[in-house]
Amino acid sequence: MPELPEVETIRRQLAEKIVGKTINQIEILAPKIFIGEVKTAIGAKVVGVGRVAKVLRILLSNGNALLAHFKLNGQFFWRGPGDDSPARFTCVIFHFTDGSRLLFNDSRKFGWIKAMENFSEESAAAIEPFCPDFNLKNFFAVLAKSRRPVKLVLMDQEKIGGIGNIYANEALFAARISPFRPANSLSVNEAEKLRNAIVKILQKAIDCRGSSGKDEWYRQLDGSPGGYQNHFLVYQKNGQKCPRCGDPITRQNQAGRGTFYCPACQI
DNA sequence: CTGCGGTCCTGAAGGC
DNA sequence: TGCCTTCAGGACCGCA
Repeated sequence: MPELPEVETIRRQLAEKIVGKTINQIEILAPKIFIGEVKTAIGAKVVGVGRVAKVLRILLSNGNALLAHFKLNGQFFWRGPGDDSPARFTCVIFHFTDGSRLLFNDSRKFGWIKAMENFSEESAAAIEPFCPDFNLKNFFAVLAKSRRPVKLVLMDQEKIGGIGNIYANEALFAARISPFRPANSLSVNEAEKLRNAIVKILQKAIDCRGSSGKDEWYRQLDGSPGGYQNHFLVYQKNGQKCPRCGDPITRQNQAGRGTFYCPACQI
């Protein structure tokens, strides 16, 4: 599922393709996906592509913006002029004046695209990895405020932006912390280990251009899979030996989501 | 504040 | 082979 590294990968690849191009048509094949009015973006030039947490922002020359959320299995695919290669589950097609197209595909239709008028970049409430406010002091303060299991706090987009199920599991394993520990039970030392693990793992995942695990629909802009799934240590590894202590990796349901961890060495 | 269950949606996987 | 059931899951919402 697209989390921070996947959305960041798409952001970088998309910026190379569409900055400077003008949108001349938007084709909507699945109406529920597109929120707002098409005319917000028609005739506008793309001036930048940004990202906040898991949300992509396409900034337009007219002061408006298109925001996109991939949710579970949304995809952006690029088609150059004359490239008619087929795609499945296409919901929205952006046409540019040079004949190139950007496809938004989503088999489950959980994702969305929002056309925003007079878009202003308000400051986000959540702290976010790779932003200056994601320091130990702020991170520890977020954890200290909640008795909920630490994994759920990591994935709470109102508190920390960009972390989903894959990287929450992997970061907690790297920091040797049980996903079920109340967030406020972590020491400063443990919080520091966890913070550092998050930054390190997300950076490595960005370097690998995201994760395309066995159930993952994530693909890069050109349709090719990412590479970080080859570095998973616990995610989708239930039944296999823990690479650290050899005990079996366990899968357990936590708030409706699969939690993968080593009960022996994550304390 | 916290947790729980339901909702959206449909491909994939498992059972018979 | 094929039909039917179950599961997964990010964000959100109502309710206890």
